[in-house]
Amino acid sequence: MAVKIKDVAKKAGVSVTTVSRVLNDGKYVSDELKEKVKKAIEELNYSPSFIARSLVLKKTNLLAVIVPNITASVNSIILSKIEETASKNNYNIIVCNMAENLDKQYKYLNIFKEMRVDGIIITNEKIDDKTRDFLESINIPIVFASAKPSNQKHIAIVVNNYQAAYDAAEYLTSLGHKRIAFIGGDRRDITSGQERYNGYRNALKNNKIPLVEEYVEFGNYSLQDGYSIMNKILKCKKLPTAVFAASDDMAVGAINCIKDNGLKVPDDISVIGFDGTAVVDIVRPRLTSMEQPIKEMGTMAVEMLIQKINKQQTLVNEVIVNHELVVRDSCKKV
Amino acid sequence: MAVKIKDVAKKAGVSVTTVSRVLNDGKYVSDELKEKVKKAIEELNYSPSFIARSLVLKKTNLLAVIVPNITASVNSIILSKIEETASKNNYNIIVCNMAENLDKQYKYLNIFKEMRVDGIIITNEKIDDKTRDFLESINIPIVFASAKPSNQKHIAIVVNNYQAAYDAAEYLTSLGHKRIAFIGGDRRDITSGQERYNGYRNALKNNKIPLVEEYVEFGNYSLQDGYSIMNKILKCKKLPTAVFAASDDMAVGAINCIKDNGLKVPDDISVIGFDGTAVVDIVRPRLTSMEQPIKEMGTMAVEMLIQKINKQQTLVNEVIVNHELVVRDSCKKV
DNA sequence: CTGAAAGCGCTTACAG
DNA sequence: CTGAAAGCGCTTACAG
Repeated sequence: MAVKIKDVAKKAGVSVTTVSRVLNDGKYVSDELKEKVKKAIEELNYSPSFIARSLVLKKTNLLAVIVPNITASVNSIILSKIEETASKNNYNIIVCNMAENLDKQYKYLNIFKEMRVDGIIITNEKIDDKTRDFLESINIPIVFASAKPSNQKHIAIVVNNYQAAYDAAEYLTSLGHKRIAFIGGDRRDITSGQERYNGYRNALKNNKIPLVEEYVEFGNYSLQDGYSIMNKILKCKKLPTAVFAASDDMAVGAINCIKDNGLKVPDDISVIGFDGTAVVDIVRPRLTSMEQPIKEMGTMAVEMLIQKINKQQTLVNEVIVNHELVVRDSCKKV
Repeated sequence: MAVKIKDVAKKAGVSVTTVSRVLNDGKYVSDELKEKVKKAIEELNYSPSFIARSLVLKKTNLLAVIVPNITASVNSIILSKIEETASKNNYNIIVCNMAENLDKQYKYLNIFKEMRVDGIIITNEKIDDKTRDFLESINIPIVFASAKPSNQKHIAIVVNNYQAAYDAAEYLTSLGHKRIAFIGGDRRDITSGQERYNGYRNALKNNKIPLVEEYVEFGNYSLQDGYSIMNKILKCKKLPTAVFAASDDMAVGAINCIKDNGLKVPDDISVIGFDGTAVVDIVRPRLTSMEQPIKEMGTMAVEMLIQKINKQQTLVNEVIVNHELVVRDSCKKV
């Protein structure tokens, strides 16, 4: 790592300026010098320092990403698309797996600021007050993907979670279900927690189906929570005929629990999930799910972030992408 | 982002040197000045530039990670542990999802070098010649986790893949199976491709079971490949009574395929997987698997990398961690 | 087309 | 305990 631009300048018999020029645009350099410089670079195995460059240019080409939990399928999918799109656009990504830890998220945001990252993507929507203040004051471009905390000014790319949940619940009622349980997400999450619940509740209401308190429980989107919540619901004296889970993982947990209790899906209980992750085709029966365009959201998040970095088109504040009911084998008429 | 150390020095009425001191160790500064500086920092909402600091210190506190495919469970688990351990040790991570693309991996390695990352962790073992040369010449500490390419000098943390596969196959023979199919990984992968196959083959040989060519096929560790390969195997005139898949994902794909063809696991065909990822408890029947200590490998990789960065203990060249057969419900006696 | 010099925002001997 | 100055490795007006 010892070789620097000065060394190649010396070796090539030119100035540092000239080396810098061939390293970058290559303009205003004669072919002769260009050759000499290239040869010197080659021989010295020279690799320019990104960080010295960043210091001068005030641009790091770094995008930071905060995900609530990398090991959850929906996050790893969105992350892989973020990385892919960033890479195509010559950006590198730094990852924070906040692991549901709000302090860690706050700490990372401060680090991102110190690192002078060019932009930040957040797929988590749980934020505490100090984080909210921080997000308010920071002047690094930020976009939320598949998340939208309340009271903040940054761009968010989301499905209409209320409507999507409404449509999912309505689908169950259209199959004749009257006893519909709900396995919800984290109530601290505005869109994936609260709005999905509200959609469920209003669909029931508009279909004149009473809300049964025992049928509603909230979890952290994980398979494990889906399982244990389903287990609790199966203890009700009168079993539901359908379950709407606010994530595919929880839906699969519910299915497994139902099976393990000797009941059948969808014969005894229908199950519908939310997200559209890979598990939908993994479980048997295949999971009917209210799907978000996860990959597209990842791609869009990066593209919009880069636009914002480049100061184009800052008018957009929220993008609503389409949700889609994909019917598979886990729901049937009652 | 406009405020810099000079601004807080001016505001506090001290020298830049003093500000730098309170920012770092805080030694050799009177309490009085310390207070003034802290106040100025607070009022200016000053955040020191990591990159200017890195330039001086020749240390970026950045660790780069290359994974073959983030969305594969085994990789997201190891990545989450890498992130967790790095974060605890005050390092940040940059991620490259190589997506099975060797050129992308090479390109990223060059970027990592330009970024002067302090260390690199690679969980992929497919490397081409130019990458091998690059890895040979680079003087950034590198450790391979759950991967070990041939002919390279860097630390690798792996299970004994040969022995683990041998033990898995032997387990099937101990249950009385004579017709054992093998769904292998990528043959370009030394340990997870070739060694697992060799373990399978030799276990059969030592148990006097003939190798049936139709029973052996290789894939990319994904559920989809497991499914399609199993589908091919089910076309054999004489069906196997057991299948050993070189990843849990492929095993689950195989199970689904078997089910979709009207057969039962383990009654008709036993299935054993490899890795020990979350899916083992998700599928029904639960998957018996030859497990690697995935999380521990992620943690160790970071710890050993940091040791190497700090120049301690460079003697270790390879660490073999224990594999473990975890019996669940997907295999039975024949 | 070419290069000397200033500057990016820090840290750290060195001198006091 | 305190600060002036050099230096980290680049880029870019500016002058020629």
